[in-house]
Amino acid sequence: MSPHRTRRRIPDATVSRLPIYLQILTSQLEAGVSNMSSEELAGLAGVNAAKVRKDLSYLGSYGTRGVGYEVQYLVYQIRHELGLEHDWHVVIVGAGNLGQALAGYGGFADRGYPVAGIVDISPDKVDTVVGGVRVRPLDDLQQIVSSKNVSIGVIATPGPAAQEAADLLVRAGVTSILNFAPVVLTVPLGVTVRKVDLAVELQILSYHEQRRAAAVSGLRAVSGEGGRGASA
Amino acid sequence: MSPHRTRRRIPDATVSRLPIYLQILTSQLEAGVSNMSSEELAGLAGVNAAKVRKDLSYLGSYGTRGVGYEVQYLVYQIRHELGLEHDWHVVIVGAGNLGQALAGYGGFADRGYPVAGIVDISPDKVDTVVGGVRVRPLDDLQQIVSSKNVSIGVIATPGPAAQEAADLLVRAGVTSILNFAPVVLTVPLGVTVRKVDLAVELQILSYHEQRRAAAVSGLRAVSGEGGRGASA
DNA sequence: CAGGCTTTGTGAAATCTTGCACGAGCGTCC
DNA sequence: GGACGCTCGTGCAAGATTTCACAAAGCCTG
Repeated sequence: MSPHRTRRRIPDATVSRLPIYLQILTSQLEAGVSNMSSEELAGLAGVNAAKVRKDLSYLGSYGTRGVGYEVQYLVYQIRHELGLEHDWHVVIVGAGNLGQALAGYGGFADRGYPVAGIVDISPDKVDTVVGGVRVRPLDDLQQIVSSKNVSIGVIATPGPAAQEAADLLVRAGVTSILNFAPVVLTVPLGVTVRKVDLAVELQILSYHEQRRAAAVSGLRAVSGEGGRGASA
Repeated sequence: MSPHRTRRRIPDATVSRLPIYLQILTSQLEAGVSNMSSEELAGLAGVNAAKVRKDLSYLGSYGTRGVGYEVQYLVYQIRHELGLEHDWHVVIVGAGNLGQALAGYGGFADRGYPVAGIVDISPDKVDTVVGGVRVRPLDDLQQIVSSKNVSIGVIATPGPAAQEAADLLVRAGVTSILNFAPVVLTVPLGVTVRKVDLAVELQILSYHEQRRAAAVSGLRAVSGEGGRGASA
């Protein structure tokens, strides 16, 4: 009935790597590369080649043995799988420091996530313009979401206001939330939340730093590295 | 010799949750809560109680059976484990939109990561002041790192400049990097990199959105949720 | 001070993820 | 058109993480 079968579920770990492959493939495509092996892609992504092949195999068998993958086609397939064939409007809640930076940051619209609106609770912020978008009152949230068919909300409020923002977003019909506030959100089943927390990232780095320091001033030799980093 | 043994290695997955527990415990402490069970903490963190207990058990046996954990002591222990007993100076590379937002964002200094300096390659940016810090030329990087004993670098440059920024940071002696640029960095062994990529996060959200859409317009019933979100 | 109630700490099972190893398929070159 | 070399796709083992389930331990009550 539909042109594409409902695919096998793709593991979370793979889903989180697909955007990285996509980014690399896209830039290679622009550089004129038309074909890549799993080995090459793996090198640029900083992962194991077998992992690349297994990841890509969840999309289907789009490689050619003895040759590799056609970059353009792979880009198309990954974009399809990630649902990037059309833009996704986002609405930003919170026009403080971070909200302004996000709105002003080209990275949203450029990458297929145009800012449908930005709202703030404070009358001081309302009607100021950031990144070419006028800040609107919180009450307009529902209207923005409905009219532009927004399904992704970005929370850029202070921590204490984040849960309320999430509730409002959910009530307005948003089903995916990107949360920059340092709090754990509670949302109904069926709503996906991802959290980006600067403090968490820094603290994870401190942990490794502290561990290195302990290792030096003490016993054990340093060997591998924890973290997620790519290494030469 | 040292007051604390070199501890058993803590699993990465646990390390990445400790900051979240810490954040919750700290806020509970401020709210006057002096004792918590794994169940309560798990509820607030949006995870399984057994996971909380196992995570905490890597720090040592700091709970009391039948009672729970003493919040204050646990906060102390987690902070100790994460190396948060002293501040960690950070240096920011790139004073564009994002770099400025980061420098202006109180969240750094407030949370024990004072900005030792911010550098930019462009003469236009140099000597402007953002977030109370004067932007300095790239050449000052080494000096900033050495004099303030900086071990954490933040890359807030455009993608194409990020690898070069990383190389400079490493050369200057930085051993942990928080990378906001949408590229995979290559660094020597012994340097930890963590990446925060807006586009990746959004694309993962799109994937789930797209999947929901496919499910509705098609066959399978929706059941659990992927993602990393907490649910009510 | 014994019994009951609660909650930790942790083996062991279940699940998810990674990496290896190798057969199978494709292009190329005699 | 057969042999060769390369690279994919994938079964399987190893490793990491999560979850279960329960004994051990602490508090409280009578």
